[in-house]
Amino acid sequence: MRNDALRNRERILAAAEAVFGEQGAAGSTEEVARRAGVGIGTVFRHFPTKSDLIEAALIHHFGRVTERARGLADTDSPIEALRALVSEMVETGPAKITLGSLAGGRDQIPPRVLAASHKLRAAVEEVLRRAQDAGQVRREATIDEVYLLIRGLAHASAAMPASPDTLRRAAEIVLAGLSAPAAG
Amino acid sequence: MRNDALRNRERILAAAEAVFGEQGAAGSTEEVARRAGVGIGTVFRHFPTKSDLIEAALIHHFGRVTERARGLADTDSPIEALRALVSEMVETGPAKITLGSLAGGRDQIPPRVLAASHKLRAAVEEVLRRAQDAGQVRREATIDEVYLLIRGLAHASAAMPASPDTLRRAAEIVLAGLSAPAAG
Amino acid sequence: MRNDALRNRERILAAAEAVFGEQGAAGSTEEVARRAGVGIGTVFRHFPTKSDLIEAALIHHFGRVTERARGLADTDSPIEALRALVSEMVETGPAKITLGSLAGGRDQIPPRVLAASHKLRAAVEEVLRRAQDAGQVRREATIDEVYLLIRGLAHASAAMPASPDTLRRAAEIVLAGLSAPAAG
Amino acid sequence: MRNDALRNRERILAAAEAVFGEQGAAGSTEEVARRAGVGIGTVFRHFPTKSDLIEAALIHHFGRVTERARGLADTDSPIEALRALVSEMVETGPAKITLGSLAGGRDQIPPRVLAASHKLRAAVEEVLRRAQDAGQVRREATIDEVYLLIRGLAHASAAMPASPDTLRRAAEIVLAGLSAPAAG
DNA sequence: TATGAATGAGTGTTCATTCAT
DNA sequence: GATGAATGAACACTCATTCAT
Repeated sequence: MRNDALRNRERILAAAEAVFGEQGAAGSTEEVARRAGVGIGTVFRHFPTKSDLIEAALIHHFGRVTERARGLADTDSPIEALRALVSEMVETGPAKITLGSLAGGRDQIPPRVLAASHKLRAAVEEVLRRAQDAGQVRREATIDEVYLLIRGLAHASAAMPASPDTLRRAAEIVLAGLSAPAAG
Repeated sequence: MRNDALRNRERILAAAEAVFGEQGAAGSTEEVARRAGVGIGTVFRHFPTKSDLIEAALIHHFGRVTERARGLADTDSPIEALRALVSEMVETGPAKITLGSLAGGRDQIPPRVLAASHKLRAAVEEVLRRAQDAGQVRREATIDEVYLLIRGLAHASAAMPASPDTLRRAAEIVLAGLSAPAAG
Repeated sequence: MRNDALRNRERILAAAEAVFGEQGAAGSTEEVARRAGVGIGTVFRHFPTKSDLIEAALIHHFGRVTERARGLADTDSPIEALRALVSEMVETGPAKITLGSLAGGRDQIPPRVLAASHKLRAAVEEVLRRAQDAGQVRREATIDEVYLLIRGLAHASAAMPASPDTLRRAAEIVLAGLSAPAAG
Repeated sequence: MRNDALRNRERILAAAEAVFGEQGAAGSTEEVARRAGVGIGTVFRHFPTKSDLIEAALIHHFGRVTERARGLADTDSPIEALRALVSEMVETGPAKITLGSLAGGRDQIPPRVLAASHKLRAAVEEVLRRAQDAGQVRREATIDEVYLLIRGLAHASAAMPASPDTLRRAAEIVLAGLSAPAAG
């Protein structure tokens, strides 16, 4: 029975990621239950409030991307790793599952989501640092603005879809900006 | 009475920009009415549906930014104009008022909003073109990716506020990427 | 200026008769104003509440039909007069303007409407009495059931339109029932 | 729980029949919920829109009367069956639940309601045919005008209540008109 | 006197959350 | 544990009525 519960939990998380990815926080909990193939009661047994569900979906999503970032940290060419990371983070599935999904920013970002976001950021930072160590990215660049730029591209392409070509060129501008000596 | 009506219309638009800027399309029409200091009926008399209200707020917002962009097109140093434009568009007030506010993106973007967005884009393009003509931005860059990057920064910093310093540095990276020869 | 006011009053009444005739009491006061070509304020100046307006429209309508009934009382063949009266009352314009328009019967029928209805009923009674005097309608028939039958045909054909032929035949059944000796 | 749901469904239908019977389509859904003793959400779970609720109440009502009509078709004296049917249809509870309840009649009558109405009409027709076969109603009479007359009496007596005696006499006139040779 | 903008109570409908089965 | 029916607060929208112009 513990097995069934675990399987349900995962199906619900996957459904939540899909629903909130497509519709943002406006997606309904019943829709999540429907797609997960469980009753609405089951969703609320696993995640007591809708916020809990969104948080869990975010954390789940962040976790997966963090793993991917860690995997890329070991590549031979650090700048290629950075390029791949940016592309993937921007294109990755329901790109809208980001902090923006948390209906509006009026309430503070929940601590556990913040923690997951920080982990991802640290993983990206590692990739960035290696590229700097290899002399492929200038030293003044900090993870702050790099992470912001990546999140920005993901957000923007989710809100108003851009062609893959445009996305690639936007990413190249960022990478070029990172390699060049400071402009300001 | 036409005067009062006009004043009300503007107060409603300003309130809408604030509310939807903070909370996205999830903001309530009653909240808009409250902040505008009018009855709920007055809001609906001026904007028959909530969608109409959001559209009008978007168009209003785009219009203001478009004017600002046009004003910047005449500056002496085109690259400075571009830098200022990026900063302002990213920092400008409730940055969340963008196409992303339109609940989910699944439904088509309304024609009049699209038109306003296109106008803004054209104004930004003009600034970009002058910087290219002055040899301060490389010719291969197109408005597509530049506009995407700007929208992205605005979105991302709205979802999870970044310090002015981080924003400035992110903008510098973009500008550096635009001046340098192609990296890819 | 008194002339203008009078003309407005009549145009409003005519519009009310049309609107409530088509849509019942669910018709809106603004629609009446629009069709009358006056401002909404003018409607409320002449008729302080929507109920007042409906009442006035009903009374107006009843008055016209009453006059017609009185005109028919003098015909040579009283049974023909009765037949004509029934036809006209059933077919007459927006037949739905009847007591049924008064949203639901929960509240009592207003006195002035009742009075107008009684006048109409008396006029019909006169036509009926003459037909009885001429031996064309049996004496036991009273205005109660005759008036009810006429109102019924008007109502029914308004709620779910019937062909003129069906209406004519329904009326003939009533007339035949009135001429024959009692069946019960 | 299926049992409870079914019981609720029926209580809601009964309440709807009462409310819309008294107030027409102007009756409020909340009032229906109150009388049924359930929350407003429960009403909408069973009937997704107010129109659905009105339709269901109409169909329910028509169904009951249809059964009654079929039961009467087997009586020994067909003319008595017809007399009983007319009386009952006219007196039956909230007679205002008829096609007239559908706000205004301007929009089309929904197919399922039409079907239920047709079934009732067919059942009445059967009673009528038997009376004709027994020579108690003249052959030229068709269900069209008979059904119209019955609906009319129901409507009219709902709009402005008539005494049972008046109703009975009105029904007698109709029956007499049906037995007599054509008058026109 | 006429106008139509403003008002706000009321209504249909949705949806997160609870709880009996 | 799982289910889905029930709940009711919240929200978009309407419309009779008022009142400043």
